[in-house]
Amino acid sequence: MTSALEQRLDATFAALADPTRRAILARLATGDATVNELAEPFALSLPGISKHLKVLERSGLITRRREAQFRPCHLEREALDAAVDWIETNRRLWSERFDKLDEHLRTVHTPSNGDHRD
Amino acid sequence: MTSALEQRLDATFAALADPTRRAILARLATGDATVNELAEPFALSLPGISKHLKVLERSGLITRRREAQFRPCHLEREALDAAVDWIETNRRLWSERFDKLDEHLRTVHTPSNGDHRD
DNA sequence: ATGTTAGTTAACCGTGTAGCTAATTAACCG
DNA sequence: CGGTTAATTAGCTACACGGTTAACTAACAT
Repeated sequence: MTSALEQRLDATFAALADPTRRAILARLATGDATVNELAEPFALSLPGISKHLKVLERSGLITRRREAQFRPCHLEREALDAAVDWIETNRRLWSERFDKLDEHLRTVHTPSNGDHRD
Repeated sequence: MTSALEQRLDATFAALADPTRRAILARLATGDATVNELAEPFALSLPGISKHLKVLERSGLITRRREAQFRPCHLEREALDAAVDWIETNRRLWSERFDKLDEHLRTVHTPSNGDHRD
């Protein structure tokens, strides 16, 4: 067992299971940022941030490139897909028995402007 | 901060970050099950399963009731909502940045049944 | 060449997880 | 009552995580 897909899910969910990392991702959603920029709002030591970034990088949720002295971090949206797939699949499985969730999800899922369908 | 909401997310994502626990949840989606029933397919000791169930219970993803000698496990779908909310919200945030195509699609306002993809 | 800035690696601590076996509680059944 | 079944707690090992400080590498600036 423990397929590559499973391991990817492990890493992704584990990466999301920390408030600092989720905040980093949210911040990164507004644009690439350097390690120091990321560290500033979190009252964490730089090595602490560095570790979190390594976890995020290993999970594939972010990538880093070299730019002079800086190591800008970049969000990788696709890494989230497997996690969403798993949740959606399972949610649907058991929401067949409790149908109202679906409606709620669609409300959450719907932008002000219309439907957003992949 | 580390609000209660954040902690709930921590626990939920952490609970999902293990293949055994995901398999347990998937199995539970087909109906309530006792600890022994859950343990059987996993080649894990009973105490091992018990620990996983405790993690799942603490995260709110399952509840357990007492029924004679048995402790049937029951899936709690609502516990997943916060996690889905977070992912969907953030995914939208950064897909707005990187997916010009996405914006275009939204403007087009797809005339579907309103159901999910696939 | 020296220093400054950006970031990582090393070493360590405490805690939580993941697993085991062995012992224990709880409920049913003779 | 004693025995069996269901499941947890206790006690152990091992490892990974989140955090620290201190030391290091890498690139730029004088």
